[in-house]
Amino acid sequence: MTGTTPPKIVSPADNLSFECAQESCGFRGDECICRPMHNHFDKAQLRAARTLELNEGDQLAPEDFPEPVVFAVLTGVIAVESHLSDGRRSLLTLRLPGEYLDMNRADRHASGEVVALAPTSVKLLPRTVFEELLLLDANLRRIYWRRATDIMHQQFDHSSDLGKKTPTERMASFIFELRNRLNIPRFVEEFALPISRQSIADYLGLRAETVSRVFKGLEKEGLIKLVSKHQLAIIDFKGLRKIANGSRPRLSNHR
Amino acid sequence: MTGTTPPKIVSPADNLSFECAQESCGFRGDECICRPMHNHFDKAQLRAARTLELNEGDQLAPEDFPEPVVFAVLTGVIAVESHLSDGRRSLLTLRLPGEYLDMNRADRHASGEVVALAPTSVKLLPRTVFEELLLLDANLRRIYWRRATDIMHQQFDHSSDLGKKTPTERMASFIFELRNRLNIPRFVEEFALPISRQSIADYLGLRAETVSRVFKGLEKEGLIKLVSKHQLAIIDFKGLRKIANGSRPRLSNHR
DNA sequence: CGGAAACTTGAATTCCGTCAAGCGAGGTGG
DNA sequence: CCACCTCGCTTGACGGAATTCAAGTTTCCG
Repeated sequence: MTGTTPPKIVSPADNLSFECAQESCGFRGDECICRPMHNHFDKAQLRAARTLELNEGDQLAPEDFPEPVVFAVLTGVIAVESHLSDGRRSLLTLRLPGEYLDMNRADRHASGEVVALAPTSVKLLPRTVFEELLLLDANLRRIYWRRATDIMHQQFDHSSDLGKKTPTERMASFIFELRNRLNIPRFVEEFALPISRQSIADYLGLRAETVSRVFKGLEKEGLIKLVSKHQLAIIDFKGLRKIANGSRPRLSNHR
Repeated sequence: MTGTTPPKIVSPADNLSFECAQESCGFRGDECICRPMHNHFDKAQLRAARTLELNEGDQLAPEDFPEPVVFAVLTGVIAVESHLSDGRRSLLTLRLPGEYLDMNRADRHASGEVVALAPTSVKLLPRTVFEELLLLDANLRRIYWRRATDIMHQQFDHSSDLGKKTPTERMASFIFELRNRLNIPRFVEEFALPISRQSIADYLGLRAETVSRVFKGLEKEGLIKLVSKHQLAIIDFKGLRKIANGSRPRLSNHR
C-alpha cells in the first residue's frame, strides 16, 4: 500500500446492505448481481463483499485480497500497472465506474499491480462467490460471458492503438474510448477527464509532454476544446473519429 | 476468403472420430474435451465440430462460421488481424498449436478478421456446445476459466510490450513469448519461427526492416543465433531475458 | 500565502520509419 | 537443368517526429 492513507474498508451492515436497492454491487441494470446474490447466498457470503475507498495512487497489495477477487468499480478509476526494470510505467488496462476487473492471480504479481488513478470506491467480491453465482443464474451467465469477450475486444482495440497508431491517432481514439465507457450521452459533447496527463501517457505509451502537445494541437485544429485541465469538449466528432480510425499516419506513403 | 484455395472442410466420420484417441479436439492433456464431449453429447453435436485446413494468408470470412465458434489450433498459427483506414496492418493476438480463440462476434467484424499466418489446421466448435460442456463438467470449467485469465494476462503483457518497450526489448520479449507458448523444452535452445518477418513486425508494432535489423543486432551481440531464416537459437538466455524486462531503454536517462 | 505537484512550452537530439536498392531461396516453365 | 521471375528478407542512407532535457507556468493543497 503506497498511498498516503490506508484504504478504508467499509463492511456491509448486517442487515444485508448488499441488497439491490442502491445497486450496491457496483453493477447496473441487467448486470446487477444484488438480487440473485440475495436469493442464492446466505448472510455470511453476502458479507464477504467489501467496499474499499481508495485515494489516487493507492495500490492494492496482495494482503488486501489474499483470495482471488473480482473488483467492481463504483466511482473513480482503477488500472493494472506494471513497471519495467528501469522504472518505466505502463497502465495495461483501465476500469471505469460500472466495470469490473477479474484479478484472480494478483497475489502472484503475475503482470501488474492494481492501482487507483483517482479517488475511487470499489466493491470486492471473492471470485469463488462470483463464479458460483454465474453457475446458478443462466441469465447472468449470458450477460457476463458476453461482457468478458467485450473486455477482450477492448483489449484488442487497445493493442491496435499502441501498435500502429501515431500519438495523435491514439489520443483521438482514447477520447472516444473514454466517452463511450463513461456512457456520456450522445448529444453531450463535454465531459471530464478522470485521470492525469501522466496516466493518459502511460496508458497510451506516450510521454506526458506528448499528451499535452497533442491536446493542444487538436484544440488548435478546432477538433476539441479544453474547457479546463480536466474538462474536455469534442467540437468536431466526425473529424476526430476519422483521425481515430487512422487518417493521420506518420508519412502519407507507406506500403 | 482471400487465400489461393478455399479452406478444405474435413468432416468427422460418423463413427465418432471426435473421440479422444488422437486428441482430435485440439486440446492436450487435462484440457482435452473429447472424452467429456463424448460422454455428454450425441452424434449430431459431435459432428458439429469441423476441421479446417488453411493456407498462409487465408482469412476466415463470416460465412465460414455464421454462428459463434471457438477455434482450436492443431498446427500452424492463426491471428486476429485489423487494418486501419489507410491500410496499416496490425496483428492483435496470436494463437499457436494447443491454444484456442473465442470469436463469438466475428460475424460483426467487431475488431478484426481471423487469418492464418502459416499452413494451419484448426478445429471449429460451436460456442454454444463449448459453453454447455463447461457447464456440465466442473473440472473442465476450472481449467478453462483459468485459461481465460491466462489469455487476458498474455494480452496485458503484450500491451506492455507495445506501449513502453523499445524495438529491441519487444523482440527479446517476443522470442521468449514464442518459446514458452510453443512449449520448447527448457534445455533446447533452438526452435522455429513459425511466422514471417512482416507478421512479427505487425504483431510487435514495428516495420519488417526493423525486425530484420534487431535480429541482426542481437546476433552480433552474441545473444541469439539465426541458424536459418526461420530457425532461431538463444545463446545467452540471461542477457536476453534482461533486455526483455527493460534493460535497453531509448536513452539511459529518463524521468 | 507558500510550496509542491501537475501541466505546458521550448530547444536539441536521436532513433525508428521511410524509401530504395540489393540479395537469395523457391517455384515455374521452357 | 537452367534462366527467369517472384517474393520475402536484408542492407544502407536519410529525415522527421517523438522523446529527452530543461525551464517555465498554473493549479491545487494545506
